[in-house]
Amino acid sequence: MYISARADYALRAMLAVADAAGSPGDPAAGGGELVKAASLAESQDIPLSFLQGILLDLRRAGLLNSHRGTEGGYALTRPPAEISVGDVLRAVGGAITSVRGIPADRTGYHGVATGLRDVWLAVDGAIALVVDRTTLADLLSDRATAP
Amino acid sequence: MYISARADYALRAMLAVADAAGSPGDPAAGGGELVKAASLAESQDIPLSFLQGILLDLRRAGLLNSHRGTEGGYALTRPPAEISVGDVLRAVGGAITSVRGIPADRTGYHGVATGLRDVWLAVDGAIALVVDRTTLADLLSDRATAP
DNA sequence: ACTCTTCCTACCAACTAAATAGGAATACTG
DNA sequence: CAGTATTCCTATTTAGTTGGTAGGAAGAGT
Repeated sequence: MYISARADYALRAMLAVADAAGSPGDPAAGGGELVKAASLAESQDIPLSFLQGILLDLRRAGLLNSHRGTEGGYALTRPPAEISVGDVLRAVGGAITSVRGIPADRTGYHGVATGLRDVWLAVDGAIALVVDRTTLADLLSDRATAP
Repeated sequence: MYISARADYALRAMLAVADAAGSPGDPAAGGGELVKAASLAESQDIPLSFLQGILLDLRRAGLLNSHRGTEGGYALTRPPAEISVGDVLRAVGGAITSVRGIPADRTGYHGVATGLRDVWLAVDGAIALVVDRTTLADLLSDRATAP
């Protein structure tokens, strides 16, 4: 599995939003506490203008709300416990398992290689099990217990 | 998980070698029945000169024996049941899970993103479970039962 | 009006993957 | 001992992706 810089940054940004919004105000999160892109970029060492494109993807995927203007910023659309790592990966990346750029379920093999497709589908399923089961809340609490 | 053309071709070539060597002569395989690169390239539609580089990798990884000359060719060093998909992937690819080119176990996160490393390690383990459990023999017999 | 911030588009540079070409080394054949 | 078929290896070209930058247009508050 290859995690691109885009996917890596997206996850770190989402975690930073969840953390910033959750710790001071209400722990249920939901839509308060707007976090500015600039502060996310600084706290996780992400180039600001690159990050803005990523935040846009996350918003279009329905994971973030945004607000412009002087007191603008970003907030999660759902509580961290209801956003999985897989949700974020799919928002920025597309398919999780791909063979030469083709999604695993669209591959076409012939002859002795016919069985390969099932291997990729099994891999895809195994990855999905991990990333869909792990939520942002899980990752934040891991940090609390083992700093 | 991204499967490169190199990895895809390597697997198809290995399957073709296993099949060509196993079907006519002894089903135990092992080292007889040399298969020429040209016939592998044709049966699986792989550019010949590109394939030759891949076969070289597989030989260096100890998965293939090669023989030069008029009656030369390639053969598996072990029976198909003892070669896993993971063996082949690692022979051509290096690490299975990587974050921006860095192997999963060498990633360094800080702050709220600390927990991400464990996610990638879990993914890596899940993938390994699938690809190390599936052997070339499994893939060939799948084909026999579902053509 | 003025300022701040998100939004959006276009672009550049570096890298990697994919494929090609051409030449050595090696082994069998007559 | 030539001659030929084949593996072996390296260098180069080509195309696509990725990571990153720049510059503004649109909206929101003061």
